[in-house]
Amino acid sequence: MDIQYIHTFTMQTKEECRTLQQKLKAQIDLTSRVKMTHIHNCAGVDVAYWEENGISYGACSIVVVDYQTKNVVEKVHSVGEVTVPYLPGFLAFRELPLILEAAKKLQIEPDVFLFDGNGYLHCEHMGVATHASFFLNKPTVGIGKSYLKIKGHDYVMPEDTEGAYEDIVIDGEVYGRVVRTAKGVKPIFLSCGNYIDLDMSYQLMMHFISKESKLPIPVRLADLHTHELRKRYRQSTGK
DNA sequence: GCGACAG
DNA sequence: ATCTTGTCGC
Repeated sequence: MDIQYIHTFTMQTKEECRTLQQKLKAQIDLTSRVKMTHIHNCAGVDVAYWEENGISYGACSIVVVDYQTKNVVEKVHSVGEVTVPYLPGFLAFRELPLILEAAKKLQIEPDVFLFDGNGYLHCEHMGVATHASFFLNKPTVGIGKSYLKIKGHDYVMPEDTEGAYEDIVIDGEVYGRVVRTAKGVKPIFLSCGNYIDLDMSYQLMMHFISKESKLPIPVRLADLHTHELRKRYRQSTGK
């Protein structure tokens, strides 16, 4: 894939990061750029971390899954040192270098990217899924496993049935949706990344829910893949 | 000083 | 995110 990126890698201070977030935030467009019937495949993105000799490393996996058959049609990854620390609200700056490095290796151009992490559901509407869309230039969806509190607002717990959900509305604006993807498990936090609306994001996400996990298949597979990669690289990277 | 904190 | 065994429950 042709990836256009710039500033994300040169951000050093929190102020510079905030400035970039504001600039990109102004360009968010939650209108769907793709029709539901034109979606042929979907990519899942995840990153895993580990430490060796005091140095942090990360492995990113992108797994592309066919929409109809749910078979894996492509799988790429990237591995390397991670120098950016994790700061709540700035996850994108830590994960994007590896994510974009992996995305460049894709032969297929996925119709949509599903991220392990939030998108529009973020204090500045700039979670990793939204941030990434500006460089991938593709629709993205955010899927978080836990809630990052915004302006002190809590979410309403959806009822315990598959597919039940509650929208997360703050100051009259819909930030995202808490979804119970399976009965008897904790809900996930869905939100638009960019170039796609929340209802289509929900349809897409639920389409990829199977009995194996509360996470949609593409994200689940990327999650498993990063764990394999870590097992494979952690010993060999050291001396 | 204390609590909160996507991954 | 990651460090980690067994164990309670459907």
